[in-house]
This record gives sequence, C-alpha cells and structure tokens, in this order.
Amino acid sequence: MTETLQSPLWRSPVTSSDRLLLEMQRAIVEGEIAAGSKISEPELARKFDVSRAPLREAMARLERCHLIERIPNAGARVVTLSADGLKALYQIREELEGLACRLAAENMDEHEVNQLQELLDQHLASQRVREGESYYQEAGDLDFHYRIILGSKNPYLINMLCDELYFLVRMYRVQLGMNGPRVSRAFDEHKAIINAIASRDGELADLLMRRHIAASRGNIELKLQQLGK
Amino acid sequence: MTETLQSPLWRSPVTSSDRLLLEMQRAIVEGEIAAGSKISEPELARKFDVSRAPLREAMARLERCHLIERIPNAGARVVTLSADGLKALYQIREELEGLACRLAAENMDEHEVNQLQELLDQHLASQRVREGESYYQEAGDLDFHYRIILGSKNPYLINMLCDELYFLVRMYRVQLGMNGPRVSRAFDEHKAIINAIASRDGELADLLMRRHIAASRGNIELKLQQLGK
DNA sequence: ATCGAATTTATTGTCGACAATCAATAAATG
DNA sequence: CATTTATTGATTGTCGACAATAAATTCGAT
Repeated sequence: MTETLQSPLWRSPVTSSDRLLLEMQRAIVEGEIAAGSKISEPELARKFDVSRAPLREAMARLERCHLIERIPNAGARVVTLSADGLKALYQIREELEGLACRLAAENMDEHEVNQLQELLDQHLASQRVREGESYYQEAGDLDFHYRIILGSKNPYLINMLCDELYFLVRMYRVQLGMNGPRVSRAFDEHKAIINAIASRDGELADLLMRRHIAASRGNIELKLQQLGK
Repeated sequence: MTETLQSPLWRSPVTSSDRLLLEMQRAIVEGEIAAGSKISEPELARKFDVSRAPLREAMARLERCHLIERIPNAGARVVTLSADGLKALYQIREELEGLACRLAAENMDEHEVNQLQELLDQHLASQRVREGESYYQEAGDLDFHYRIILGSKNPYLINMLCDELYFLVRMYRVQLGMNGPRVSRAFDEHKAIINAIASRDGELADLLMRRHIAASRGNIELKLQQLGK
C-alpha cells in the first residue's frame, strides 16, 4: 500500500495500541485470523507480547471499524462475511462515496485534481504491464477512492469512510478476490469520474461513482454465489 | 427521553464504563462539561469515583461519537460547536437519513408503520397542550427519526446514525435551541414523510426527509449567526 | 532583558494482579 | 432418565502502581 493511502486520521504508530491495531487489522483483513473465530484476550496478549490494556484499546478500535463484534462479559468474535452484510455495507458506501465525489468536485483545488489525473496515468501504465494483476489494481483502486474522499474536505465523511468502513470493504475484496474483466473496466470508470470532477460537475461525478461502486458490488456478489454461501 | 429512543446497540449499562459513558454523554450534550474544555483523566476518575481503566474505555467511545477529540500523549478536549462543523455534520445526516427513509419505506412491516403513525398522533395531541415547548418536541422528533432509522433494517446505518452521529446532533440542538415557528412546521413534514413510507414510495420519502433535515439545519444556522459565532 | 536549554512537574500509556461475571460440567432430585 | 441446581473453570472488567512521554518552569548565557 502506498503512502498516499493514509488518511490524516491514521497517525504513525506511536503507541503500542497503535501498532497492535495495524497488525490486527492486517491479520483480520487478510484472513490470517479467520473470519468468525473467537478472540481470546490472554492468548493474543501473549502472542503479541503486550499487556491486556493496549490490546483491549486496540480491540475497541477494531470494533469501531466493524472487524470484530463484542458482547459484554462474553467475549469478541471476528466478523463473518455474508451476502446480507455486503449488501448493507455497499448500500452505505454508495451513498457516502457518491456524496464524497460531489463534494470533491466542489472542493478539490486544481493541484489535487492534477495529482489525481497523474495517479490514473501511472496506474494505466503499470496495468498494461501486468494485465489483470489484481493486487496492484486493488491498491490503485483504493488509492483513487481515498484521494477523492479526502478531496471532499468533510472531516466526518473522511473519518467514516477511511477509518470505519474501508477495512471491512478491503476484507471482502481480499478474501473474495476480484476477477479479470472487471479490472480493466474499472479504469474506464475511474477516468470518467475524474473528468466529471475536473469539469466541476458534482452531480455527474456523484452518479458515476454510485454506478462504479454498484458494479464493484455486483462483482463480489457473484463470487459469493459461486462459493455457495 | 422515552423508552423507544433506545437503539438496539444501547445495551443497558451493565458495566462501569457503560454507566460512565451515559453520564458523560449527557453531561457533554447538555453543556455541563463545557464545549472546548480539556478533560483530565485523574480528575474525572475522582469525580465519578472509578479507576482510570473504565474511564478511558468510556472516553474511547466518546471519541467514537465525536464528542471529544484525543491526541496521543497530549490529552482530550470536548469538541467545539461551529458553523463549519454543523455544515459537515448535516451534509452527512441528510444523505444517510435520506437513505434510511428510502429503506424504511421498503423494509418496515405494517405493524411498524402503524406504530409510527400512532406516535405522531400522540405528539400532535401533546403538542396542542404544550404549544411550542421545545423539550418535548425535541424528544418526539428524535423518537420519530430513531424509529425510521431502525426501520431501515441496515445494521451499519443504524450504528452510524444512532450511535455515532446523533449525540453530536443533539448537542447542537440542545446548546443552540430550537425556536417556536419551526416546531409546528416540523410536524407537518413528519406527517408527509410517514405518508410516503406508508404508501411505500421510497423515493419520495427520501426527498422529503432530506428537505426536512435541510430545514432543521437552516434553523440552527440562524441561531449560530444570531449568537455571532 | 530576552531567548534558549535543562530540569521539574504533571499527564498519559502500560503493566500485573484481583474481583465479578458468565459458560460448562457434574451432582442431585423428581 | 430428564431436569434442575451447585460447582468448577475460564474469561472479562476493574484496580492501583509504575514507566514513558509531553508540557511547564526555572536557570543560565548572550
């Protein structure tokens, strides 16, 4: 993941609980800690060689980004991925990123728009080399979305999308993958969105982003069905 | 505040940190702990007669609902209310509650719709008695919005609106008030929204809710200007 | 007298141990 | 034999003390 992916709310990991959070986010998103599995505080504390205090703080933040679910006096479980969950998540993502796109068209300055276009050119070049390689596409796609969200200049929106929803989105995408033909199509959609933003057409940018996300959702739903969940 | 206001995620305060959270949420929303003031952990721990452990957990949750802001190794401050903050908050609220309204029109069952209509009749009756009394109106308004959000049946949406955004919304409303003429107008808007939901017209319900919230926002913005902030 | 650096002070982050609560097993009774 | 009730076990929630970091103050130099 590149530097530009970091939201302003991701502070560099100064504290133990910060490091733990990053480590556990990665482990859960990539399935290293299995979806649906129960989390034992003493066990994880030993594993990461820390006390339960920073671990519990990290877990509170994991709950905040919907990666685990806690029940008082009972324990915590890693979330399970499901078709219903995906639907609910993407309903919100469509709405909020549509808004972000509209606001970005209004609030991004010329420099930021130029940077966004340069980013797309970079991805296009690297995509020609690695045809259909999903990892780079994913990083590139996330980077693209991140910049637009930041461009909205709305702190609450940035917080919700980058800090609360995006890890779960990544979890669906990493664990359920993204197949070939969708990858190149996504580039064209990105291009259209940037054009709308560059011409300050917030309404169009909104619409295009919603469709872009809806298409992405359809792609993952297909995978879910194929796996027979 | 009535019983029905509670979201499913508000568990009864079984633990110390739960009690602390409720207490501090109320204190901040009502301005008992002044906006912008710094929070001292040892001081509050003494005041509420608990250890710092549950206090810190409560503070983590206060940060989650945007009532305080923390900086690592530096401390926490209560948020300050501003015109920019209100604008950013209501931009999101408009979008998400519009979505909630559309989903409610699709997903609420007959019984829930009937209950919603009964609720409005109750409020109308009590409003005739207490003309322009803002406290009851506020509770009633919140209750109305809560039920629609729950009716969306989208867990993420419910969590975001009821647990993360609504305390800040209440803080603006409680500390900046809501004046007379707006109160009765809100009833008519509520009525129109319910009708749209009852006739399963999600699109209309969405539109009406957005306007309702925009009007409410305009009302608070006016107050902010009058106070010369 | 003012600016900068070192020291002091206070606050936050972390630790290990204890208490309270819940789940599971085993015993007892109809 | 089934159902209920204790008992055991483990996990979570809470506490008080310590260590690390940042802010405040004092002291010294120009």
